[in-house]
Amino acid sequence: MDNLEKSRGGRPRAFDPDRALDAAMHLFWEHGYEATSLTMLREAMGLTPPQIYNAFTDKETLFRKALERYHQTEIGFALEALSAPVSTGEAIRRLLLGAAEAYSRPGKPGGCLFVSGALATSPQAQAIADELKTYRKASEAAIAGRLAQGKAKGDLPEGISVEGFAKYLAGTMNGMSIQARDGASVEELRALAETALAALPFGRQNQRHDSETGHHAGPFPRS
Amino acid sequence: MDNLEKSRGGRPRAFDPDRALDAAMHLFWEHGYEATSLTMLREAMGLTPPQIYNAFTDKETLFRKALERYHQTEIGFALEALSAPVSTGEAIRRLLLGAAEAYSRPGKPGGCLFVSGALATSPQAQAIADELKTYRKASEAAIAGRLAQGKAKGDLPEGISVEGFAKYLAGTMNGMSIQARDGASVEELRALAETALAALPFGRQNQRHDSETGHHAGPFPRS
DNA sequence: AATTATCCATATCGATCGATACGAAACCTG
DNA sequence: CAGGTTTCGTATCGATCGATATGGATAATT
Repeated sequence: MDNLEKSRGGRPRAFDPDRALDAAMHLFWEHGYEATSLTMLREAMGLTPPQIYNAFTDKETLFRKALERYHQTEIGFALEALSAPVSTGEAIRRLLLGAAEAYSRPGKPGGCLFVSGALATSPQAQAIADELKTYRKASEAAIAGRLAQGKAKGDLPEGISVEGFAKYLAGTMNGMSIQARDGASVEELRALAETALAALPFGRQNQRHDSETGHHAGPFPRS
Repeated sequence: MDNLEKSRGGRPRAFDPDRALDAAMHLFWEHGYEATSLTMLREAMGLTPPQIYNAFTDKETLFRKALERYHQTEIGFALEALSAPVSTGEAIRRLLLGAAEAYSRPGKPGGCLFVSGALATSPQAQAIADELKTYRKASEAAIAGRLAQGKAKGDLPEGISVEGFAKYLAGTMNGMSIQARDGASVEELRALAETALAALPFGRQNQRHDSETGHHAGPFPRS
């Protein structure tokens, strides 16, 4: 059984499934779904193939559980930013700056698992690619939801496209993920985020918190 | 020999290497380097394995030649935009709008091969991932070069970071590539590009050409 | 026509892929 | 302790991976 609940009799597991899943998640994050082999997983998780398959069914299920774990443990900043009781501009600002930090954490693979986990796949892994696309679309929808909420409250100018800005912001975060994978530092990603925020026709009056970030409030990077 | 020059005697090739390379390029574009198998290449190129290896050495060399071909045949808009005798703002505008079109061409895989060709790879393909990163860095450097040129001509405000804006623009294009892979239409990508342009503290006076694009000149998407 | 060089088609290579069969070992229940 | 259940470790499965050996076929060269 792949049941991870309390045992109903039988030999107990000799390993911690959560630790093993964590190791698998980081490996998938670094190398993507298909390029991560069972041999690599075996070594990183410290398990034998039957242990992996007994606990996680198969590679695809393991990856899906790794996605859930990533969502829960690595990108809490997103929901946090979008649900914070602040202005829309400040919420978006926290979202992008949170991404800058999350995509460049020391000791972690660069970028976002939802982007680099399976961008281009073989036909056999199309379902995985679709799953990640769904995660990305959900992120964009969450941003759109927050913008729509701000628009309803008069936080945004009338006549602007919520979907258009959501796509721009989601695209910016995706771009930050690529730049992070190419080695961009957290400072560079923050500068990128600040520049991106300058495109928004709202929230500029909320750009303070210099004391929090230790950086200038202006949207334009200075030499 | 993998020589593609004139034969020095011997049986002539029964296929067109350029057509075969084109088929391989589109396959790599769609599925990425590692997920594209020899079987898929064989079918798409209409060749037998020995034909492929005789003409292109091995899979890695074939991919590198596909990258060169992609650079030459699919993204000429970039160099064209950056070298056009126009203002810096207009050049950047042409760059982003060109990307919107190139990343969503009907009948072509979505996005940019330099982004989706090998974002996350196995350790064995690290050299390929590095090669693509080099291409992306070169694109960013080309943008930075154009911005520096504009700065020298007084086309840009003083005191801004050329590298910072180059990273923002390269990141925006990378993000557009992801959005294109997720099915964004050319109109949506154009809107994203226009929004991104609004972050720039220069070139806004050059936003005309409505008659060319058939769209509004304003940077903000409207509902 | 003879020689030389290259390419073609068939068949298949060793390595690695994801996944499993098998029987012994370890725990819970009665 | 006996029975039932689950996981353990070892060995290995068939399929697919990228790549090639071999020998006949087709051209330019001499």
